[in-house]
Amino acid sequence: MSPKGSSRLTQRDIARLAGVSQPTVSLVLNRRGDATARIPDETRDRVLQVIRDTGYVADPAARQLVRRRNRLLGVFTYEPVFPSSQADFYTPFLLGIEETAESLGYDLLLFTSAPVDRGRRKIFQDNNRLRLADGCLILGRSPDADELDRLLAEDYPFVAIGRRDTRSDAMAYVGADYAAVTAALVGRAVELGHRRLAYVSPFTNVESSRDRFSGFAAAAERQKIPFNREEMSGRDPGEILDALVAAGVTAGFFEEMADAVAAMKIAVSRGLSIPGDMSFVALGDPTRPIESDLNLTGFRIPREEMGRRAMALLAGILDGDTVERQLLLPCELDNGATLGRPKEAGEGL
Amino acid sequence: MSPKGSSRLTQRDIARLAGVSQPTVSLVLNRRGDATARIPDETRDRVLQVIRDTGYVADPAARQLVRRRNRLLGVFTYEPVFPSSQADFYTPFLLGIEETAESLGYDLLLFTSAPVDRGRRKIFQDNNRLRLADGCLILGRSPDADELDRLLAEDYPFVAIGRRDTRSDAMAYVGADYAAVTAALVGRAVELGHRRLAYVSPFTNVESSRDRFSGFAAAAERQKIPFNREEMSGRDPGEILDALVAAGVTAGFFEEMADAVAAMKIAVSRGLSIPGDMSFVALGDPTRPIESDLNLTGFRIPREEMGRRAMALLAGILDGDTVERQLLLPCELDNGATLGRPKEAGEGL
DNA sequence: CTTACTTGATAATACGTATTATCAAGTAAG
DNA sequence: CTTACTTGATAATACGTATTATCAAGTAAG
Repeated sequence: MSPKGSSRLTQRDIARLAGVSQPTVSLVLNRRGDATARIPDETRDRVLQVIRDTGYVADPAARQLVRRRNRLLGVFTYEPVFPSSQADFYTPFLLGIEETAESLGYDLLLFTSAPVDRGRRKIFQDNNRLRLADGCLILGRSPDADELDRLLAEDYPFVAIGRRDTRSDAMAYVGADYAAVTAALVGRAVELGHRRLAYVSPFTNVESSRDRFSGFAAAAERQKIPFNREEMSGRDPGEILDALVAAGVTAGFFEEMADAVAAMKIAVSRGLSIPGDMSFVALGDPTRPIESDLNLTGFRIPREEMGRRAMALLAGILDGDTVERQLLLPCELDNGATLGRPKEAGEGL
Repeated sequence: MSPKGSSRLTQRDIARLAGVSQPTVSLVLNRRGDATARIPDETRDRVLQVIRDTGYVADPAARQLVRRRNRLLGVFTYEPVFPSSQADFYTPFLLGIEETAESLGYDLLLFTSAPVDRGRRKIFQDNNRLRLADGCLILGRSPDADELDRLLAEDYPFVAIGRRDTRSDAMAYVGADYAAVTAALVGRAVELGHRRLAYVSPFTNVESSRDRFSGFAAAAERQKIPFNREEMSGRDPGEILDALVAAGVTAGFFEEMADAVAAMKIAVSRGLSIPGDMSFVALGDPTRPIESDLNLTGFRIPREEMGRRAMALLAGILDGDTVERQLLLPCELDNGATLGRPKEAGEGL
């Protein structure tokens, strides 16, 4: 019943015990009773009995070696997942990824061995282990465009999470449609009577940031609403607020939720009413309840769904399916309580 | 720069590009510059350059087949991680695991391909892929004891998260010291003047449940405090509360936080004061804020630390270190607001 | 010119499984 | 008695890597 030696049981052992050859055992295991190989029931049963008696299981490594796929999908995150701030960001993606991996029968390989250098990992380094997996999902607030291009050039199958600017149609990604939802929020603001807006952001040049602004700017221009653009970098939230009020802005669109929260705090301390005197819109993901009672107006990024779709897309690519490689998923608008009719609007109209 | 064919890069390809033989590539990769095989720097550098240029990585399956090690550590969870209820439970473990994997230079293999049958996975099934990893961490509310025994018999290196009853000293685990912290809570209750306690739990027979009760019972007996034992299974929380009050119990210890919350709700609705009329202690992990304002008295399970220690233990076992294989980590007591001096105590004493 | 040693590299092989090609024995048809 | 076919099984081989045994060429010593 129990294996005698310390060494692992192999098909040769089974074959010896059943009085057949190793290939016969393999054929029985893989149910190849086809035209190519015929196995009478009597032999098959004898082999199966020995397998049951011994509890033999095929060595997965050998099995993977001979079939050319590992059924292993990688997950590379540019930032480590474990600091709890990052965990909040990454967890929903990972849940969607895990769920889909399970349903597709893949195991998941997390590339945690890549050393973190100043908060970021690199794919291409001394021991690039990406090829341990059949293909890979790439997550991160700011992936390295050069590295992605190189993966593309090397024909390595991967899917980025988040839209990526690229010259190539071959670059696969699953992103969130920031432009559309930001435009929708602008539409709401205009509907409510706002006639001067502001876009407040830190200085960055990542796609997710540009998409928000381009959706904002396009919607504002379409409706002929003027707007200010403020850069947050290093400036005091109070200073920003002054600038908005001075310019007659009645609704501020903040790329970073934290900036919106900071500015709101100042506004409240100055006795401004929200949203009456100033409306606040966050273009981030208000997953965590803010300390203040005011529920920020914004939208929800469909992170779990992005994880699911990215995983399914990667599996499709590996299967050689001709799939749409560039997906943008809609974000759900979150009404909140900080975007409302401006005080003077009622009088002005 | 880029591989021409679609097929996977092998050592033969590298060898061809570097003008050497496959064994040379292998020797370079494995830094075998020893007595058995000498490789001049010039050759080694040439090979390494080609490896860097191509991003070659050894096939883990082939490597595993011939060696024993992959620098891949597995994580098997008996329940899927993705339902959000489970995510709250598993995430802290995973964060600790990831952090330690990174610092030790291991990649992480999540066994998500095992199909879930009635909410649980099985290790031993048609394609048991555990051996793709060098060793494995096993998580789950109720691991299958037979499967763990079998892994043990097969000499597969693994570490269970959570204490496991076992005949064998070889069974490695990292658990939480439920007995000690539960005993400490009993001590607190007695100190505050409670003279009759109750232990309320669902019917289960898992180690984590038995540890809590044994700590409770031992502490109560040591201090000669009588107690009731109530089984929650299927019974109404109100019914339980009746039983406690009727028996003169002034402090209920609830194995499941949800049960404690339910009973407290009933108690409040009946006009009982907490903790004056009845104290409530939860023996679970109050990570999520309860809807009620009352902060439950209980303790915190050091999940992240358990993940870290389990990972380090597994790595130690793989390195052949003689390490303590069975660890219990202390839980942090959480005072909360639901365990206090009983009303009659002041008068009685 | 031998001999002994060193250097640098490769041939051969094993790991465990899957699969194709092949073969021996039996059988049916003529 | 041939020929063609069927049945049941195995020999041979490949997957990609690691390692041992081996070898060719060069070099130092005498």
